[in-house]
Amino acid sequence: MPTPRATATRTRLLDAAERLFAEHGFAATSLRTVTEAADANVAAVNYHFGSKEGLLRAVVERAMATVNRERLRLLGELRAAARPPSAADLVHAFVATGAHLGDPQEAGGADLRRFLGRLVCEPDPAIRRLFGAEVAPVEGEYLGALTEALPHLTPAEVAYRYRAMVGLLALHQSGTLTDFHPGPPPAEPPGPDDAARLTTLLTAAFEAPAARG
Amino acid sequence: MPTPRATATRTRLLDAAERLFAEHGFAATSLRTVTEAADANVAAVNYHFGSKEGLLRAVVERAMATVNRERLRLLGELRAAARPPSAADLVHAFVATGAHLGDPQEAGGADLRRFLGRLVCEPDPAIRRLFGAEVAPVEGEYLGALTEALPHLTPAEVAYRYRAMVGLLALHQSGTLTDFHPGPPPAEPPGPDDAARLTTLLTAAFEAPAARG
DNA sequence: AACGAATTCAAACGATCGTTTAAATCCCTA
DNA sequence: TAGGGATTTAAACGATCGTTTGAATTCGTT
Repeated sequence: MPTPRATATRTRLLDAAERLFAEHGFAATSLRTVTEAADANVAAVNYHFGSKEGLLRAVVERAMATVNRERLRLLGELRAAARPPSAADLVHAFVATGAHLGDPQEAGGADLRRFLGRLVCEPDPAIRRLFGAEVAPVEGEYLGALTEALPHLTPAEVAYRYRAMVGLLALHQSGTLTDFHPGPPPAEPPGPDDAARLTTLLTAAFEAPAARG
Repeated sequence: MPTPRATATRTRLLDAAERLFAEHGFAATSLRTVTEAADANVAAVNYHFGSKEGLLRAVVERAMATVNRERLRLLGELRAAARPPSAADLVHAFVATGAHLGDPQEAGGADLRRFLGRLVCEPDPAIRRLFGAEVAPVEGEYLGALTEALPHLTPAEVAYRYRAMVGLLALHQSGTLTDFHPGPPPAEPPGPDDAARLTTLLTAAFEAPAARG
């Protein structure tokens, strides 16, 4: 049975790992950096999560649980409406969830977004497998809804554009789309809400006619 | 003066590094793995390139020189035509260069594409700085041409969508868009040329009206 | 108060990392 | 053919990595 103090340590480790993985990536973050930031012992990671990869798995599961719940909730709302959801509706629901994750309420909202954004681009097959398993359920739901909303596209075309949406949102979340040139941050703030820009762009991409084979 | 034998070693190191960086990423690839694959000594890297980062820099410069030359050449062709290039023309020139890099002629074409694709997603600020410096010149040219071709968009909007194009092409090159779920490769081959899918998608994205502020 | 499981801790393990050193080898030139 | 810079080599350096160990400590229960 986990003691209250133990779950507190677990949470501190998860928070610190989420932030540091988001900042430096998984491979480049050492366990000692994590445990130092979490004010815990190095061995605590292996005690609570078994290994470094176990820690990553726990961080991923916690993060994805949040976004999966919200995405399915929004999809349920859309489906409850009179007319079936349009591609624009679906894109907005999907993107807004990712772009506004824990917006101002939680302090670590930005960390969570950056972490998930980085996750999509991770090269390591083990990490990709981990991530793929977590997104599978909501992916199926949205793919189905999008295919119905876009009858002029083959399922393969819809799937390709869906993956493009996931990838682009990830780049948006990880800051790759805005902080393209490292160095001093851009003078002008995000402007007319980058999330809206992204939604517009992706909606147009989905509604485009199929590519000529 | 570099001896012929020395430049051969340099080339073998660059080839091996390009392939291994593409496969495992920069941080996760050890110098010993590279030198082993290149049939060279560990110290050869520091002798020829100064450091591991120096090796990366050399790989990036060699790779980007190829794509920059081709992209500027295609842009010159488009500008030599009677009418100014459309957004579709520009997107096609930009994407096709990245998607068909060293297509069948060179054996390492796939490595080069994957390497450049991974590069865009690299988190390390030092790597991003390195990459940013290499793409700057061609970026300016294409941004200017795209802004002229899309008078209904503000330069900031064009820039945002340009970065989306770069990012999406990178995901395409690194296989993130096609090998989304790790494991057995997809049964159906690339279909109607994924590069064409990407070009269609991006052209529609560029031509979309501006997002409502 | 005392037992015992849960949790934390300091310390060390073996492995691997990027880098450096100094000697050995290659190859062109005089 | 002898000399000398260019290149390669084997070996070691210090640092850091993820993980393990076994003892200390905490804390609810009897």
